[in-house]
Amino acid sequence: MVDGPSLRPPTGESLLYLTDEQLRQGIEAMFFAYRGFTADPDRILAGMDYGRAHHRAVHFINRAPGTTVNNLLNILGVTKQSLNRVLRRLIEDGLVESRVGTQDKRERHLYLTEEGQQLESRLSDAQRARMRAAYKDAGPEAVAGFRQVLEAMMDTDMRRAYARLKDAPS
Amino acid sequence: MVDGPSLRPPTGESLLYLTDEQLRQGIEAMFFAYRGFTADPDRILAGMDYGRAHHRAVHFINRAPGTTVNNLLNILGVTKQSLNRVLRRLIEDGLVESRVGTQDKRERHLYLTEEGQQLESRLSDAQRARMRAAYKDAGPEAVAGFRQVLEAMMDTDMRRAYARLKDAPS
DNA sequence: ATTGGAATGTCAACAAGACTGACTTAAACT
DNA sequence: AGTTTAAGTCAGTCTTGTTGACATTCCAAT
Repeated sequence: MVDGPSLRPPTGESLLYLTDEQLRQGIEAMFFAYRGFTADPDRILAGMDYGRAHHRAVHFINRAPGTTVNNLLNILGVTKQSLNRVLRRLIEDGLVESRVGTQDKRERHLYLTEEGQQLESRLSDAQRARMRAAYKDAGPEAVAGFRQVLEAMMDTDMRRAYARLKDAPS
Repeated sequence: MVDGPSLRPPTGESLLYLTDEQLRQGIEAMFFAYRGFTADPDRILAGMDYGRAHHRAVHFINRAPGTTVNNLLNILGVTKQSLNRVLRRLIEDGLVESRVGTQDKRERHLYLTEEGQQLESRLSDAQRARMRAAYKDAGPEAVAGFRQVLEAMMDTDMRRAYARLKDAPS
């Protein structure tokens, strides 16, 4: 038998939350929670022929109207070929409008159409409802901690992207 | 112009955390954090020819040795056909052993081989390292809140599955 | 004791959505 | 004029999800 964590109890104040067992529970919590997190939008999207990729595109275009394709690419962390397939479909279906840049004509600026905004609303209403319920359940202090840990878990680039969006004009 | 949230400030104590804007930030935090959460294992898996699905299977088989295929199915929330492909591969490669049930011969009980345990260790070491860093950064109270919100975000079935695993013998 | 249904797992085929690599077009920069 | 950058396209691959069809095993009602 090898020394287990139980044989060397946390030194000083409570470091219990850093044991492998606690970390594993956090990992599993993250896994199960993410399933819940995406469940409601997924259900809505399943009906129409869209997937999670379309949701993500629509979300961030709504969040940053006029964003360029390249910008979106960086936020979503996928290849342009992959995004292009999704975007092409959304443009064909009239949910997204792509306008040639005025200053730099190579760029395409992306906007949601009226119909695109409607879909975005349906999706984010559903997602926010679950989030609101969870927040209400857990209370403001838990929410603050939740946000803190999530932010610490991000890659540096993503933390920057997240901060930029957070401070952006609504 | 329609009344926005800014025109009706939170009543009573701070309900700031329930505004649509705050909820949206939580949603985006979840999105970016999940990317970080899976990044390290994904990098390891990319080299060998495995994907996230293999990771999940290996994780939960390690967590509950002797589990049946059906059991695993419920935890992972995919179809048995989808899981089967992943499992077949892991068995062929000698990472997982599938034993016919002694009581009910329809069931297959799943175990990690020595080699399977090694992969599991590599993956969860990487994932735990990031989790540990985030936990350390945020501190014990934040971690408690983090866990609370995640749990509240799960579907009921998943919350049950999660609780069962949490209280299971190590 | 047999049979018919339910549970468990497997095989095959297909689709979404990610990837790489090679290439085009247009505009901007130097 | 030549190079770089932004966007888009075409082709092909891989993972991972899906359905449908099927085999095996168990169990319970006849």
